[in-house]
Amino acid sequence: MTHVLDDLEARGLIAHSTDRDALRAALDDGPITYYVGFDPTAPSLHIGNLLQILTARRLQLAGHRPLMLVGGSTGLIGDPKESGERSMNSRDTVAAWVERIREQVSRFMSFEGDNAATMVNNLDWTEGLGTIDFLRDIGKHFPVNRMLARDVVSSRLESGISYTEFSYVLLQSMDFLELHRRHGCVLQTGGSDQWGNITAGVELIRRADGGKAHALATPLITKAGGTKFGKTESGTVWLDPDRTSPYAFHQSWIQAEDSKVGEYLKQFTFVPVDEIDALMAEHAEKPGLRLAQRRLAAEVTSLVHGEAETRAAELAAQALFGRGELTDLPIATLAAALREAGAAEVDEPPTVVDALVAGGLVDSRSAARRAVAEGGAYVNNVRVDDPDLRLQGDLLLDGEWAVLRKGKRSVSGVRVAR
RNA sequence: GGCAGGUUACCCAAGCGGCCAAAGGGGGCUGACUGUAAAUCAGCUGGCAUUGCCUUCCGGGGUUCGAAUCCCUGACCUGCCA
Repeated sequence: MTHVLDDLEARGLIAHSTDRDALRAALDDGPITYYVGFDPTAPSLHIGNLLQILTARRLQLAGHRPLMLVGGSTGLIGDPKESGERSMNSRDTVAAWVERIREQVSRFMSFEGDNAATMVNNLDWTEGLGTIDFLRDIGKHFPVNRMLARDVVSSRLESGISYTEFSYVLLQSMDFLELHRRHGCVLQTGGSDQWGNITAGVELIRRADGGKAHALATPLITKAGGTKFGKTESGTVWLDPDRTSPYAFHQSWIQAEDSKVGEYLKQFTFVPVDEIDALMAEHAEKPGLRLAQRRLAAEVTSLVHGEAETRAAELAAQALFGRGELTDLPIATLAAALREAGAAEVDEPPTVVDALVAGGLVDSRSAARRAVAEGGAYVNNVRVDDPDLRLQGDLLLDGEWAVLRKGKRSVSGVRVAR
């Protein structure tokens, strides 16, 4: 069987790590305890976080013991980011988000057996912590000159950074130290943007306890253009189906670029690397079939939303993007597809402009008019040039449905209630 | 603490009394070409409205027929001097 480190390597999941040989030896020495953390900065995790969860799951499948941390306290502070100071959220808000994120994370891990996952919350060891103890026990190990040299911090020195965010690294490092002491945790994984925080924890464990710990970081996932992956036209791709519908989630993977789809398959699915290589070879011969994108979307959507939702998203895509005539589709199939795609219900026959807004394809009526003027608006797959065309009569399939499309990949619909 | 400069739309960045909803670039969207891919070329990119109106140029106050542009004031940033 492939060593888990080699598998991670083959999947392009290792951007940085501390001493690779020492880490390999530790992993071989017996099951280790490792952790990955998530800060509740939103009510849901997104696909960037998913990569971290899946990486943790890979290690668990290899027999190691995961600690899944949700940052009840670090979420109250905020990790410094390049763009500027974060807005702080109330304690109630963060507490509510912690619960939602715990639930999301839990779904991907196993809580059975010898290496069952454990959910932890750093609020447990920070809540009762006094400032003086914190400064003496933790702060003493952090040279400010080194803290200032970190990229995120130095980039913020000109634009400004609060003491609160500046101190964040101490909290995350303390988490690692606490988990090391409480659970014998010797490895922290995370995104490459967390590298500094993770290695600071490794360093703290060494200084405070003389302990040996490791760090592993996944690369930043990008799109072909080099921009950050995980954003679509409508924003972040969330795991919460109420924020990103399973259909939209599925679509975000379907639309992966050829030059990236192989990487995504390796990083975001459990499909064996050999099988992915074979699939990519096939894809290279017949790219028009988009086999790789379809497989990717099916795999990831199943992981996050389950088989049933995946099937529904596939059927919807097939109906809406199929080459056949819409009128040939059974109305029930079409209705299901449109509901899946986010169709809206309206009382009166709307104009094209109003329908585009209602269906969520544009943000404003101006944008809707623009779309029509640009020749990018379609009703039932027929381009429309009159923004005020009223959707009624023959334009309504089965007397109540209209398929709306903006451009080539954004589809929605409206149902006119009778 | 003193002096000088800065804060413009999603981001960078012009503008320095009317011709400014505001140049240019990036990003995004749309079209052509395609495969719900990439590359390329073109158009669009504050809101409402069938050629007009409304809200914007860090916050507040003022001058003026008229201000992103001038004055006062507050906040923040930058550079130089102490």
